Order: sequence, then C-alpha cells, then structure tokens
Amino acid sequence: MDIRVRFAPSPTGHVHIGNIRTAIFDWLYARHSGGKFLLRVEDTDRERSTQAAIDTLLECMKWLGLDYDEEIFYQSKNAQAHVDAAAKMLETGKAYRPKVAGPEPAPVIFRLPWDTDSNPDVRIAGNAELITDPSVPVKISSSGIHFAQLNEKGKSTERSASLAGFHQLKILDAAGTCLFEIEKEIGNIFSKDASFEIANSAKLVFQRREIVFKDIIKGELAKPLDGMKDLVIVRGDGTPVFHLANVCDDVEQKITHIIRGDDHVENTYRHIFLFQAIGFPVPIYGHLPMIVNQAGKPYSKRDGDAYVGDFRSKGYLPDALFNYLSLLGWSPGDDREKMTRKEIIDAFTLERVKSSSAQFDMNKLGNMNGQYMAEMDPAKFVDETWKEAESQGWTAGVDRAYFAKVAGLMQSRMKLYPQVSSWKFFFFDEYEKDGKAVSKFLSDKKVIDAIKQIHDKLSADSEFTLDSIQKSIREAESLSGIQEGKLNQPLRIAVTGLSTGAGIYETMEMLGKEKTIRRLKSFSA
RNA sequence: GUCCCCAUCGUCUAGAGGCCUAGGACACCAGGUUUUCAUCCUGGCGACACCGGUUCGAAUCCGGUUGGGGACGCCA
Repeated sequence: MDIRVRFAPSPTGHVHIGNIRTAIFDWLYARHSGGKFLLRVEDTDRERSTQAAIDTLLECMKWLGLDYDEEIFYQSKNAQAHVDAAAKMLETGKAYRPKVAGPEPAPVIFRLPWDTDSNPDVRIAGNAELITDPSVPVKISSSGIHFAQLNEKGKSTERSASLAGFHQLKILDAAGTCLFEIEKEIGNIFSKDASFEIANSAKLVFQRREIVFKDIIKGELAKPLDGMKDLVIVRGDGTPVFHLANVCDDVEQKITHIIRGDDHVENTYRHIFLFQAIGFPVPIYGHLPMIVNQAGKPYSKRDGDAYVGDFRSKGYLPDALFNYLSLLGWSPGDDREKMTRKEIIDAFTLERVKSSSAQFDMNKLGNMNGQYMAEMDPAKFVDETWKEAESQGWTAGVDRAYFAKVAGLMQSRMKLYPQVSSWKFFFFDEYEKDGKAVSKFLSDKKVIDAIKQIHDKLSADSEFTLDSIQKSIREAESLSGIQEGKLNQPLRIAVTGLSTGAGIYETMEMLGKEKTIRRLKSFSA
C-alpha cells in the first residue's frame, strides 16, 4: 500500500508551534515509510482564512525543510464535491433535513446509522441503563432522543443523542412498567417519521454499542454511541461543515494515514461513520499529544513566542528547531538526541510516539541551537552572522575579512544569531558597557593603576602578540601586588565592556594594538 | 455537568515483570582546563503522584483515588 499522509492546517493566523510539530511528525512518517506527504489548506472558513496566513505557512514549512508532494490542495476548491456528497447522502437516506421553525433554510444533518450489525467498527458493549428525571418527558423522533438524566446526586441534566446508541431501548417508569419499546416502533420512526413523547420515564434500559478504532499512538479507543449526536454536515446557507469537507478531501486525496493532534480524537468517531457513508475505507489514525507552554498550560494567543516565525527571527536554526521538536513526544529509543535529519527519518516510527503531552523547554532548544551553531560550516557562519549584523544595522564601515576572523573566535560560544550584537566592541569605540561589571571590577585603585601600567607597557612594546600581552599583564600584577590572573577580568571589561567572551589575550590580540591601548587609556586616567 | 485521554528527576525522555541501587539530555551546583568569565571536560543534586490488588518478584499488569488535559458548535 502506498502510504499517503496529509498536513491540513486552516490558514487563520500565524503558524503555531504545535501545528508545525504535527506537520513535522506527518512529514517524518511519510519520509520514513517512503510515502507521500500532502499539504491541504483547509480554507472553508472564508472569513477567517487569509492569503497572508497561507503565505506564512508556506514560508515556515520551506524554512524547516518540510517539502510536500503533489500540488497543494485547497479545500475551498473542492466545495462542490462536498455539497454533492451531502446531496447523495440525502438521497440515500443517510442524511436528512430537520424541520426548522424560522425562515432560515434547514441544514443537512448526517444520521448516525441505526443498522450497525455488520459494521466492523461498531461493537456491542453490553447492557446499559440511565436514570431519568420523570418530570421531563422523553422525546423520540427520527432525529434522535431527548431526555433528562439524573446523576447520583439527583441533579437533572437534559441530553440529546442519536437513536443509533439505543438499540433494544425500553423506557420504564418508577414501578418498572415498560412504557415504550424502540424495536416495535423503529420502522415507523424512520419510514413514517413517527415521533413519541413519553411522560413519567424513570429509566432507560438499552443495549450499548460503541464505535471503536485502533489508534497507532494511543491504542484502542472507543466511544459509546449513546453519547453521540447526529451531526450537521451542510449549514443552512448551503456551505459544507469541516467534518464533511475534511472527510471528502481525505477521500479525494486518497489519504491512508491521518496523523493529527489529539484534540481530534472525538471527531474521529464521527468521521469513521462519514467515511463509511461515502464508501471509502476508513484510514488509519494516529493522534499526537499536545505541546504545552513553559507554564505547563496549552499554548494560547498570549504566548507571543509560540509562532514559528518568531523562532526564525530570534535566530534559531531550522535544523535545531526541527531536531528539538521531533524530540517532543518522540525519541529514537536510545540516548541519541542531536541527530541529523536522515537519522531522525530512519528512526522515526509512530509506535514510539508518547501519548502524554510535552512541555516546551526554551533552555534545551537554546542548548541544541548552540550545538548546531558550533558545528556549522565556518564560512556559512560568517555569512549568517554578517546578515544578522546587517539587519541590526551596524555593518557600515566594518571590514568583512576582519569580521570573519572575529566570527571564527566566537563561533563555538554562540547560541543565537542576535548575539552578534555583542561583537560590536571589536569594530567600534561606541559600544554598550555592562555598568554593573564596570563598577564591580574597575573601582579598585590598585586595579586602575595596574591597568595604567599595562597601557604604558603595551604602548612601549614593539610587538603585540598573545605572549607579549600576557607578559605585560603578569608584570603589572606582580608590580601592583595583585594575585596572578586577577587582572584578566577587569581588563576584559575595560576593553570589551562585557563580562563574558573569548579568552582575553585572544580578544585583545584580535582587537589590535591601537584599539586596545586607546581603551585602556580611558580607564587608566 | 457528561464522555474521553494522560501520569518516571524542575523540563524532555529511556524503561514492554527480574538486566533498575531507575539510564541519558537540558537546567542547577561543585571541581578541572582556560594563571580570567563563557565555551569545554569531570563529578554531584534530582523522579517511578497516592492507595490497594495480582505475582516468588511491579516503574512496568489490574482496580480505585488524586492531579492535569481534551471533547461536547450550522469553528476548524
């Protein structure tokens, strides 16, 4: 069988980190199994769907390397097929139009099938009974059953459900007398549209049936039919509803495996009936656990950095994000974490996906990003950091060759591109200074004196090398009675304005004699 | 409210009844290297939610409790 999976986002906003994780898993599954990865844009909600959202989606997917097979499938372009499918169901009695009171046209409603005896996805789950509130009459018609259920505490809640879940239904009063038997009336209900209203009902006794499917990730999942309702598939205004469109398009695209977020589990029970009604084999399902934010809560609009585009602009590498996201809810089963795309594809199976939700950890992503940066091709690293510096607006007058040398010195300690702003001191005399560090390390008179000595020594020296720099510093330390090495940090701050960076000797050498001396002078005054 | 799902270090995870004194990674802490901060290296801290049951033996199987999450639209 040719495996065909799809990623089917609705373009109603930015691409969310959870959505793209779904896309990654879909893509991984397709690539691992040698199947097709299809993209379907579910733009039936015309009012909320925008071209801008589609563009961002495509851009994000491209950035992450999620290439899709075949043409993009736009759901809106298949609307006629959806309506036709509904019309056919109407003809064959699988769907109906309810009577509506107002002037608005009636929607088309799909009826959960009554006859499920030969349905391989429905099974009998024993007998069930529900306690009902006698003061609310039970209403039965072809569009379903309505009653008031009484819970253990005696609280009454009104419920309605499809008739499909109430085979062998008997309605009993408080004395146990049978008031109604569904098997006797079912013919009339469906063929003559008979309806009933039964007062004084105390108990519903029926054979419970449930719809069941085997989820590759979550295992066997089932839902009793008596908890399900018939569903609207075409609105009163004639437009198809998500459920219908989704299923029709899966049929159209010949989807074999539906891998999506687990917020769709409940929909699956209904979609299975829809696939059967259309006459298409039910696909294999896999429901992915969700990703929650750092507070452990589901992502919402408030989580500003939950958009894929934000990760890009903050300087995360696509491979690092991809690698990190693939590890959220999945692992190869051994201790590997940093893996190439090929390794991930080879190791990826849905059976290894966890069914519990995973919390996003910026720290770990940052660490992984740093690993990817450290092992980047140096030339590419120079290109990318240069681009970043350019967008930060400070490349004017900067010598590119010198910039490349600085990049070489700094590459192994970078975690994010925007950190290039901390390289400015190499190129300009105007740069930000860490005020706290300055006051902490450069307030002691002994230190200031020592810096002056170093300044004088370096100015007088003809050479300016790692060795000569180090020698000058050691001499100044011993002359001022400062412990060896204790001048390094004050010097770093005096010369770079920062408390962290590469080795101070290398940094000074890279900076050059002239700039180094000039900066030391401003502190030794 | 009803139905459904989930539960191992702070976080991501390994773990399919004995290889578990529960392994790895991030974070954190300490030491080493860099006569320096960071990087890097080594080490440490740190979890089977709880209660019962099955079993010679349970993180693993079963039941319950608690906690978290999801679904209940003429949204997708």
